[in-house]
Amino acid sequence: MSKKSGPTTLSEVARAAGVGTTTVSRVINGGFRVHPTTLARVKRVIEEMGYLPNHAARVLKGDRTKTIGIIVPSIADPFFSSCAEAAQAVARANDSLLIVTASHNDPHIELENVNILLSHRVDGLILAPANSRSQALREILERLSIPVLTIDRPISNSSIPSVLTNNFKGARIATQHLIEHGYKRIVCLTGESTLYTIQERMRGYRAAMEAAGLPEILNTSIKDYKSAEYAIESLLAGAEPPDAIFTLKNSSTIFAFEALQKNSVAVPKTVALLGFDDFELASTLKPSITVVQQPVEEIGRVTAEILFEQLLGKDSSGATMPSKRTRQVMLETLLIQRASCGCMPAAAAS
Amino acid sequence: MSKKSGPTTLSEVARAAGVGTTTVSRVINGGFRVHPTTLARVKRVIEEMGYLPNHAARVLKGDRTKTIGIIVPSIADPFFSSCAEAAQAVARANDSLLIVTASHNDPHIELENVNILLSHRVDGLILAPANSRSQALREILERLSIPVLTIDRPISNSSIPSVLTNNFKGARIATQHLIEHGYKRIVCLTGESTLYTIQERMRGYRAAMEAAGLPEILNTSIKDYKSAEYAIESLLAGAEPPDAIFTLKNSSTIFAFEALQKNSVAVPKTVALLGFDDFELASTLKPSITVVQQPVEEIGRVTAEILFEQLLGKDSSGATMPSKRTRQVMLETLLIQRASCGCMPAAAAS
DNA sequence: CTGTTAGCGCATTCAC
DNA sequence: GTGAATGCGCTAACAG
Repeated sequence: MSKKSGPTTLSEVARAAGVGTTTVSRVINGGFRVHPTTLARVKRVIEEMGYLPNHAARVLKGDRTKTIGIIVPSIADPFFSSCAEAAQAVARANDSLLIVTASHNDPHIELENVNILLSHRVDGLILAPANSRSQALREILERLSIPVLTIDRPISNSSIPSVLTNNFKGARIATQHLIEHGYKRIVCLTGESTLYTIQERMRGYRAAMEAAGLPEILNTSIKDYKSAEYAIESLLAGAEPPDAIFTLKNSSTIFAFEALQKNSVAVPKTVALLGFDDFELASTLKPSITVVQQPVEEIGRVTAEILFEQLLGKDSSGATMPSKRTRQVMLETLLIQRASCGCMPAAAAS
Repeated sequence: MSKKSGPTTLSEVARAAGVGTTTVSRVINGGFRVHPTTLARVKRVIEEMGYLPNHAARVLKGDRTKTIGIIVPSIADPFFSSCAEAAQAVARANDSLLIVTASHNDPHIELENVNILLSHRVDGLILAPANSRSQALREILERLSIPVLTIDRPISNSSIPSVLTNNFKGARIATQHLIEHGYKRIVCLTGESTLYTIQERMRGYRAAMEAAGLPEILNTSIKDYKSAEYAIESLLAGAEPPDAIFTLKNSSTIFAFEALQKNSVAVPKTVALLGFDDFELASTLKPSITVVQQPVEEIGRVTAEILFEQLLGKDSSGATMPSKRTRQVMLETLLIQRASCGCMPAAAAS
């Protein structure tokens, strides 16, 4: 038991090693300008006492905190946790700690998290805004003196850079693919149509349908399995039942798949299915599900990389390097053709 | 642009509001013992200047950091990210921030993360040790003066409390279930047999098989789809092919399912399948997969709750409350009976 | 109710 | 090569 209480401090180490605090400081910062003998001794004492520098004290000295923050809707969401993992890898490579918090898409919690992270004096901030159109959030973020990047969703009317999936194009290509298969009545099941990403995907669907002169059939009611089942049964019982379904998010895809399965609808024979966003067992299901795949890890990685570029660019001068910094990065999707759309007819038993 | 540089400080607020620093400090800490008029004015100034307390300075004063750390193998792993999410909710409720880091099951990275979190002076630490038997880690953790809890895996020979799934019992019950179905040649596909959890599950399988006088058939070679396919094809081609497969982890379950599917093996008719650990589409697959379900969120929640109990118990006295603190929490599993084991024969087409 | 002051642990001048 | 002194932003005594 040490006399005081908590963790060992630098000056305790200094005293124990019979040197000044400066020397210890030098040792833990690389050991330059320290006599080899002294260095070894101090290192040994540090080891023995289990000394670890107090991060707070370093931060207080005014330098960078070597900490960045990311706010995502949920830690448990595979999309965002993969983004976060990729971002964390970049942070590690830049000798920084990534702090992940969850907003649950609630602007109130989101703001709370922003403030917590700012209190921790993060060097930079990444977030997936709960509401792309919130001008309140926009103002707050634009006032910040640290680099801020948006991920997955932009902030309207702002100069805040963002890294996005090209949702519009991905959805358009997917819809076109369905059209090329010859489907005429292609229903779009959105689910949660307030999100930016979903709206972009809707635009993509509309653009493709309009270009092909086909009727746009949208259903925004999908919220859970029950609503999906109801929607699909209604559509199938209608006068002009759909011959293909395009779902705009993972959960909708799965709900639709289950509803189709429950009603013994042959996929893709009677109704084809194509979903936006890939998921782990999409290729294992029978039939395997054709999807629009997002470059998940890349999103997280690229975002973090840009953030650190900005951090390094700023250097000592407070100038934010008014250079040709990218304001928007659009990452392309990939259409993964599996059986549910009608490709691979051999495997498409159901 | 303010004169200096970075964020507003408390004393700047004090000056702007024409009060002392103490008053501002009181205001941001609840506003007690402050005249209502003053309170309102200071609050307004804080708002106007966008002041946020510097967390580092507070930490330096020596109080709690209101920060806890958790080290998991991967942020992107559904099991651990759900744990983390649950733990974060508890942390939030206790006005604390949870910092999540990933060890990738590498003891080296794990130790690095421990040190980073200790540098940040977390109030408590939760971790899923990469190696349960590491005595080096045990010594380090036992030396710590903050509460430490282990999650999912214990630390051997230590008094460090842990919150675990009852892997042994879960596996035993699952195996018994298979036995009750009448299967005689039940193969156990482990995958990655060095982990504590897997070994416990193996023990459970063995215990049940031994009690039933059935032959224990273990295969620890499953690492990816290829190895699973090879293993299963070999087993099926053997003299005494299995009539049931018990997989000890998620990926093994899925690989086995795919291999079975690929070989057109009727499940459960020809070979039954039961997996340890539930996964999102287990009930959607055909046949739906019977699994041993772990109380994922509960694990994260309970762990964090115990941690905060200890934090609150310690209070001012440095005594770690030598009371009847639980040393080990064992959470029970649930056998989710679906079609792949032979239950629900009607639905078990394949 | 309010202001003054000291000091938390560290990096950093500036001397030696 | 090394050490003594200063101050980062904040809270917690102590006065008033």
